[in-house]
Formats: sequence, structure tokens, C-alpha cells
Amino acid sequence: MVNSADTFCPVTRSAKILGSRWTSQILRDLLLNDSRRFQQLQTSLVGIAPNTLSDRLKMLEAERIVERRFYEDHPPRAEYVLTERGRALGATIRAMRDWGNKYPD
Amino acid sequence: MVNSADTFCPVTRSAKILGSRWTSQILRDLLLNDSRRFQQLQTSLVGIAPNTLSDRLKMLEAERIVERRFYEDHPPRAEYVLTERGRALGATIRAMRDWGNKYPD
DNA sequence: CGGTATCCCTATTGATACTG
DNA sequence: CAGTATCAATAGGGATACCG
Repeated sequence: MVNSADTFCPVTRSAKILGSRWTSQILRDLLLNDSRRFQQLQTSLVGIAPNTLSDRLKMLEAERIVERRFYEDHPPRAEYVLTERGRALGATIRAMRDWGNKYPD
Repeated sequence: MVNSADTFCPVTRSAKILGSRWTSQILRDLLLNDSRRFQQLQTSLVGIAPNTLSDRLKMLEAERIVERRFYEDHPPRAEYVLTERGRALGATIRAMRDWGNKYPD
């Protein structure tokens, strides 16, 4: 949980999103690919359980970072794309990646 | 925990550090102030328990993001400062802050 | 002052089976 | 295919008391 002081810190709000496991990888995939299917994400994020992926996508949808496009075909189809808010997180993801690359270990 | 695939993703390594609670605030304080005492941090991070602050500082020290300078005076004194690695995280913190400010809610 | 030592709680994550 | 339901494990975080 996060107390009320945290709630008003812009850094903490970003950390809350980027800190939960798998989210940074989901964002990385969507930044690179524009659109991804549920299965594609599950394949790319080796080891993620379907319920966890579902939870994470719902959280990102609730935060209006990803948009879910669902088509009731047979078999059904779902596509996830970044919103403008989501694409704007690219700068942070890149800063994180740059730091991680510069200081491996 | 983090699996082996995660370990090699630079974004994930950053997320591991920035994702745990209080770390982004600790870094923010140290980016603004050069040097902080244990008590100063505890006062600034309203609501943090001393063991949690201690854990977080040890983790940041293990990651060589902060340096601990301890003086055996009476009473004893400890100062925490960012290393070069730590200061380099400033770019990420700023990107997170900018995103959080641009998209409040 | 600058922490440790304990104990506890619950949020997060995951494995597995199943459904429209 | 795209998820949900259920149940279990554990790690993260916190409250409190105490120590050198």
C-alpha cells in the first residue's frame, strides 16, 4: 500500500506502475511492436502465468496506459496497444534501460 | 523474486531498485541535498519505520547507489551520499517525475 | 543518534485447472 | 484464443521494543 503523502508524489505514481513485476517488459514489448495479442505477450514474457498477465493488463488499462481492443471472432481476438499516456512512458523506460546498460553488474 | 531472464534485462534491473517502496523518495532527497543523515531521512519520509529505512539504505549501499559514511562520535553520526551510479539515476527519476506531473489524475 | 531484533500481516505472485 | 477461478506460497513491509 501507499499512504496519502505518496499519492501526491509524481515519482511515486510512476514507481507504482513500473515497480510491479512484468509491467516494464509489457511496456517494452508494446513500445517496440505497436500492437500485441495476449498470446504474443505470454510467449514473450517467459514464465508469466495467464492470470498474472491478465491482472497486469487490467491494471494498465485502468491506468489508461494500454487500450484493449477485443474482437468477438472465432476464435476471439484481443489486441493491446499503448495510449498516448503509455507512449509517454517511453522516455522513462529508455532512461531505465540506459542506466541498466551503463551500469551492468 | 526475479527469474534469470529478468536478470539480464536492464529495464528490469532498474525497476527492481526503483520499484521497492521509499527508494524513489530516498533518491529524490539525496539528489536534492547531497548528504542526508538517518534521522533526516526518517523525518522526511513520513511514516517509514526505522527497520524499513535501514533495509532500504543497505540495499542501495549493496547496489553501490549510496555510500554510507559513519563517524563514531558521541552521539554517532551517519551520512548517506549518492555515488556516481546513484547520481546517474537522476535522469530516470526526472523522467518519472515528468510523466507523473504531465499525467496527474 | 543510528540503528537491530522480533513478530506479524497482507499484498503480490504463481501453479493449475477450467470456460465461453 | 483469451482469458477466469481457485488455492497456495512467499516476500515485502510495518509496529514496537530495545541496544551500543
